[in-house]
Amino acid sequence: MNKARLKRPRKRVREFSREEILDTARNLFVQNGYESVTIRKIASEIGCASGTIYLHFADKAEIFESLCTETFHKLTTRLVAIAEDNDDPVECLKRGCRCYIAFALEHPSHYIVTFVTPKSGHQPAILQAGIECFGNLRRMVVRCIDEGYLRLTNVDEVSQVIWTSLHGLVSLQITHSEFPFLEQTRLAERHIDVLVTGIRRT
Amino acid sequence: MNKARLKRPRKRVREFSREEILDTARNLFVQNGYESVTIRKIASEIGCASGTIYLHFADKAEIFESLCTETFHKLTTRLVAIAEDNDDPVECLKRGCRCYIAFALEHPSHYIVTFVTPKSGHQPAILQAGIECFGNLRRMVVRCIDEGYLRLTNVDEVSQVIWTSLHGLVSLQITHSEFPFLEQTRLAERHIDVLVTGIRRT
Amino acid sequence: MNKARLKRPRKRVREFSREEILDTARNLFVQNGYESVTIRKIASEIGCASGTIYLHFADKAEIFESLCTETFHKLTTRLVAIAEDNDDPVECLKRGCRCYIAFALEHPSHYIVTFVTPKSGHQPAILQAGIECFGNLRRMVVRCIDEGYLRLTNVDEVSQVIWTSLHGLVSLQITHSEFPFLEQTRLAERHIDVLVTGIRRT
Amino acid sequence: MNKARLKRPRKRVREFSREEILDTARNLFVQNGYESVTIRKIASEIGCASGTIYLHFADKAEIFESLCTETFHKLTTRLVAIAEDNDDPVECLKRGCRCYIAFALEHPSHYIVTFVTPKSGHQPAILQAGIECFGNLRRMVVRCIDEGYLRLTNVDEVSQVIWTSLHGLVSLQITHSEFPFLEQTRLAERHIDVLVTGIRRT
DNA sequence: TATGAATGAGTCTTCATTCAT
DNA sequence: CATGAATGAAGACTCATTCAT
Repeated sequence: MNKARLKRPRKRVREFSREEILDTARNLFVQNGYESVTIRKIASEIGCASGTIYLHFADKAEIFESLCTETFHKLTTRLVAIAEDNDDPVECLKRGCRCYIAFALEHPSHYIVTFVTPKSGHQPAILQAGIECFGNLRRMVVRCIDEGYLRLTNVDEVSQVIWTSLHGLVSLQITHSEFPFLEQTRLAERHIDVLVTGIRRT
Repeated sequence: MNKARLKRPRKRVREFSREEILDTARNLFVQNGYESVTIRKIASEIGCASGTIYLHFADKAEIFESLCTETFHKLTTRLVAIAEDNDDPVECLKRGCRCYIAFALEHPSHYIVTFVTPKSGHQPAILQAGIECFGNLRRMVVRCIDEGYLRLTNVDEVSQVIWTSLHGLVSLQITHSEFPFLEQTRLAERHIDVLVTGIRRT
Repeated sequence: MNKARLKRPRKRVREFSREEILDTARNLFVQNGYESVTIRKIASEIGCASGTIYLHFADKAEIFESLCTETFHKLTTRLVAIAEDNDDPVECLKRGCRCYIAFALEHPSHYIVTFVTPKSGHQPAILQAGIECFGNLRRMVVRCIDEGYLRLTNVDEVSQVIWTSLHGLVSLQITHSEFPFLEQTRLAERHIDVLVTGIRRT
Repeated sequence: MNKARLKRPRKRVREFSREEILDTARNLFVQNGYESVTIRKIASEIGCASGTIYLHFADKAEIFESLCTETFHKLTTRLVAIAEDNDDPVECLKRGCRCYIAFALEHPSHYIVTFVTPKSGHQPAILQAGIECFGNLRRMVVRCIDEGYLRLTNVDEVSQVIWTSLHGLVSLQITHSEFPFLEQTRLAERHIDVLVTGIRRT
């Protein structure tokens, strides 16, 4: 009654898609971290009103979660193809590692948002997607163990060592490009070589 | 006239030192992360007024940066001690790795801010501290190679593989604690075991 | 060029009438109160777009005011019917009281807005409707006095006592439903009983 | 880190007391209703920053609740004195009614905020205070019934009829001062007369 | 006439920082 | 040097209203 909104003028800019918001948000999360990114920053970066964001996402967390699941799915797709191949198990695992590294370095923003950006309280859905993705690496390890190629026989030990190790390699290369890293392919191959040598039966 | 206001007496409790503030802030940052710690929480934890903090530090960032530099200095000190020990070089390297891991997991916020958080806004002093710390790991590798313990002979290859690998281990554990990681010590020991086995001469 | 956007086809569902909107809005206002009802809720309840509402009403206030006038018109109609009935005058007055109470409790939001809510912003039409409604109660009192049924003979005294009393009953029940009031019909009947006994000739 | 607040200039106005906020808030609630009053309006009315309000109250609801309990306590104090008097029970009840009316008309803002302003979901504390206050009226009725003065014997029926009736009288006089009410004392006395006559044994 | 995405002021609330005492 | 009330920008989110289609 006493709160009739002023009729203010509108300058409708254009339409904004979910994809556009995700792309912008991803970059901001990578550059500033989850906490420091605000809905307003995303909106002003895109050039829309902050309310517009809420037409596409329920809240800030949902944006982040969309980015994560999207990334996991992409990576999972690639890893599944390798995990299901009937190649030599150890070769398969090596290819899985290369694939993981390549994916991260080809999609640095996706990777950083999903695996590096700290955000307390991940949703179960994301955790699930992550575990599924990790599960493909794990399956490769299972085959190696089952077929007797490894000196280590605990699947989780081996797969967690490999995953965390690969993660360290790519995340530092992405976030600390100022560091004098060796040439990328050479470092990656050596990294995989050390890991595989470290787990393999001699 | 009608609003003669009691001038409340401000009771000075006692003096508060820079160190005291840092001690309290360190714990809070470790437990809650940078964004979640507020000046008021620090102040109330200490038992002083929030204004008091500003008598010792220009702002919140300065407190945090002090902690980072200080903490990395400690890590460097620890690594130096290990690096200069005349123990068996490989054993020395293992101890270096354990030390790195332990340090990171004991100071997760500091670790994350220094190595993971986007560089924007970092004081050069902090970056320098990080590099210096890598340098100590590298020295340990040098000794291993010099004394012929490794199958690999390129210092940078080996030290970058080790550093990135350790980084992956600790950073994932810190930022993705929701993931079902194996018990921490066991995973760390296996990680080091794999790395050392992977680089060592057989 | 690179952003050729699909022009989404807007599918016109059907036509929506002013009446249809009022019907839906009435229920929502009754159930939730003025402030809690949003244009979007009305629209989604009807199944139209929120913009559609504005083709029929200038704003939210206009919808509500339409409902108030409309509803008070109904009350007046009901009271007029009772006032013009040739029943026993005291019985007539009782029926008028019951009608007033029933109306208020069936349209709590409208009642509250018209009689309780601060007048700021009220359309004169609504105030007028309220007064007209009081007038009908007064006419019933007039008949009681004229035909000698009451111990009191001042029309305004009696009608103001009755009106304010009834108002108190219904407004408290509406705004303070958390209070442990007796069962509504019983309390209403007793209320009317006390009033009538209090004014009637013994 | 990247979110250091701008150091902006401050113009400290003065100190603001809890009382001052309550007084301002009470007026605003009376004029605009609970929902339409915002923390910002209160603050700007007082001349302080909106954050200042939060130094004294946890939120808007707490302000409202403070106003209510304050009023109930004042009224309770007065009613207790009368309820404990050993006067003739019916006379006592009449004095209780006069007291209630007088209180409301002497403190219209207090009364309106507490009894009229609609706010969904009253806190138990308020309900309790209200019941205690109502309880004093009720005690007066109990005495009348116990000593055989009334034709009605259900305590709650009688006391709820009286309370709601008195409430109607005062709330309409306060909120609808434009209505041509009879002279206040005369109307009040007649109101009480009708009620007491209506409940009394003949 | 209907659509529904976009707008942007407005809401509550938090919190780094200042400053009179 | 300490206090702590006050500041006010900023955050997430809501919603009445507009307008291109």
